[in-house]
Amino acid sequence: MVTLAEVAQHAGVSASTVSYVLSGKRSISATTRQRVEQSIRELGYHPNAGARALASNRSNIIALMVPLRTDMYVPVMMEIAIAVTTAARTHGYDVLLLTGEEGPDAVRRVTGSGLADAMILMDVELQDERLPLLRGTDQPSVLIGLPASTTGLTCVDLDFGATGALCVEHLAKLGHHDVAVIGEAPAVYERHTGFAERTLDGLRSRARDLGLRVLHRPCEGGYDAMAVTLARIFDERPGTTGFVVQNESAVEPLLAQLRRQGRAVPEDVSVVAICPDQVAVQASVRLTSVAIPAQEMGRHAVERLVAKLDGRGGDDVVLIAPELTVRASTGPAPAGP
Amino acid sequence: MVTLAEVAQHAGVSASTVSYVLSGKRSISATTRQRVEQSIRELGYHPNAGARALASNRSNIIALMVPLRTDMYVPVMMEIAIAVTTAARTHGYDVLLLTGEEGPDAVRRVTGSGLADAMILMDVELQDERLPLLRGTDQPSVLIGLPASTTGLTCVDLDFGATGALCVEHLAKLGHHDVAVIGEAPAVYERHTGFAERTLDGLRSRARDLGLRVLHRPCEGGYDAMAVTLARIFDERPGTTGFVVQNESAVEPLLAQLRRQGRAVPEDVSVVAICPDQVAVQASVRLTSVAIPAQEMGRHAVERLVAKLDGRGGDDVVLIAPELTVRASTGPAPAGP
DNA sequence: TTGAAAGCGCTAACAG
DNA sequence: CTGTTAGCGCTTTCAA
Repeated sequence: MVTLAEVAQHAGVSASTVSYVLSGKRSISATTRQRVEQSIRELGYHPNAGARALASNRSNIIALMVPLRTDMYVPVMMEIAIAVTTAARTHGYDVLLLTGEEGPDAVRRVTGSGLADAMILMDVELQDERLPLLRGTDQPSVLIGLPASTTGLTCVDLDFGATGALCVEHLAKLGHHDVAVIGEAPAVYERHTGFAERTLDGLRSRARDLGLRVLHRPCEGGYDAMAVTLARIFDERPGTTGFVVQNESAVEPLLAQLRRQGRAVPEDVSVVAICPDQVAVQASVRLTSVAIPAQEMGRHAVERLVAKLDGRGGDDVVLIAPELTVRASTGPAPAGP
Repeated sequence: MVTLAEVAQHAGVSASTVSYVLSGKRSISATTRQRVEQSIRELGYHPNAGARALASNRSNIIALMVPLRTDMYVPVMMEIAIAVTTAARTHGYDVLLLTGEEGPDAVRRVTGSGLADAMILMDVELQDERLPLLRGTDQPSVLIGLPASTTGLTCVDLDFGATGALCVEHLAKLGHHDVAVIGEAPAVYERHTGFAERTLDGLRSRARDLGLRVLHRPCEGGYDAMAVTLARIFDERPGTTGFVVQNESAVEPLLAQLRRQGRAVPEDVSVVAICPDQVAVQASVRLTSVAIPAQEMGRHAVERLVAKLDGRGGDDVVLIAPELTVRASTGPAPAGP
């Protein structure tokens, strides 16, 4: 194993000079720098991570805590994880993967051991048990998601309130009056993750302004559950012509069921989905949708975190503005009966 | 920050004693051990990861390299990643997430810096450019997937050859004679990942033994591509009654297209899928399938790696035996015309 | 069964 | 602009 000292000797300079060439923390003459860099290349030197962490009190590692649960739409998680990793690398950080399994203990372990310099938490609940720990430490952290209280915390999330509003606005503009919202599985609401509720609040409040009627039904994914849900919706509101779906595993069942009932999309009913673009594009009808900006969320989280690590910027909440893409699943409301 | 020295002082013992209590590498009297453990708890001591890594030359970190690409079925990747992380924790290891983006450089960086003690590579290609590096280092590694040559390497994968055979056997037993295989997108074959070819080889060879005819068509996912593919299949082999699908994004389009053509599943045609259980269960027809054992693959990979780190066990190839679950998409072949 | 002490490889004062 | 040096917190001989 090649050490810094060996590089120094090979280049005919002191260890500290090599160190400073590497860190750029003090100016080095061009010739010295070149000799050192040359030696580094020739010897194939890689700084030892442990030694560096010990001496500098910095591991250059960001911990990322992903949910263990698999009932949320996984590709989004993965996309965020990859975006975080990629973004972190551009700032010189590596990413340590933690599962939610260990819960608060993982936070204690990582902060206590100096394994990571900072952490990003996904799948945050309204009253998340990890939050007190985060507030009580000086280790920077960023949440992806919004807990009940954000004081003393930095959060990044899609603006789900605006998302709901955007969906209903689009339907209103097309002349729809009766809108049904097909939501996440009841378990998601019970877990108090908040985003589903925020969507609904935003949607309802804008619907009120615009004079639309809204019916909301949570829904397990799958074809059977959807049949039941849809029957209840049309039973209660026969005049429903607009749908907002926020549940990836309900998207295809909804389209199938509508087809079976002889309701054409978008001629008879319009459907707006809140889902990753990939799902919207690959569905049997290309869906008008608001995308979950996974990449952007991951990137933002890292940017905020790095800012904190560099002593710039403090706590705040970044809500990403939703964007609605019109595709083939929405159209003018059919003429009234 | 609490250090080992402080714990030692608090417990009235030497630093080395505390260290040995932690590592268990030499026997400690019960009373001493208890005093030390008590102090550790009282002070809330966590060993410093960097110092430990420096002194012991072990980071207790396993690097996991995931593909950056998103055209493979992502949930499987995620499930493997989570399985790896969970399994690693039970052995005292944390997991560092690397994306394929950096390619061989990441391998160099991680092995060179001692950031990780070992690594797991996913999405291995037949002629993977990272393999020479792995062979040339003494750092243990495990591949998930099978390259062209496995000498000097440890690999874990589903036995795709047996998987193909199993699918065609199932169809043969039900009396089907003409089988169509709907494969991955052409890009997957071109990338030379091997698993698709291995499936096909196993399937074809068993089909030959059993006297079945096989027609193979790669297929981009999606409804339009499937319409074309299916038309060509029935054009060429009108008597096709059995399907094997190995492409998650083709599953639902296939079922939809068959429905549209008035072919009932499983009365007129049978469908066997090679896909995660979740996909098989959530499809519009519950699919008879061979599952991708993501959890098992992740767990196996970690077990192998830990064995190598502990000096037990060497290089070998672990092929996980496929299991076929019969659901609602396969049945007896219809009587001949 | 325990202690003392020498590093592990690097960073960051401090000194020139 | 560069060198000297004192640790960072832990593991592990060596010695008792």
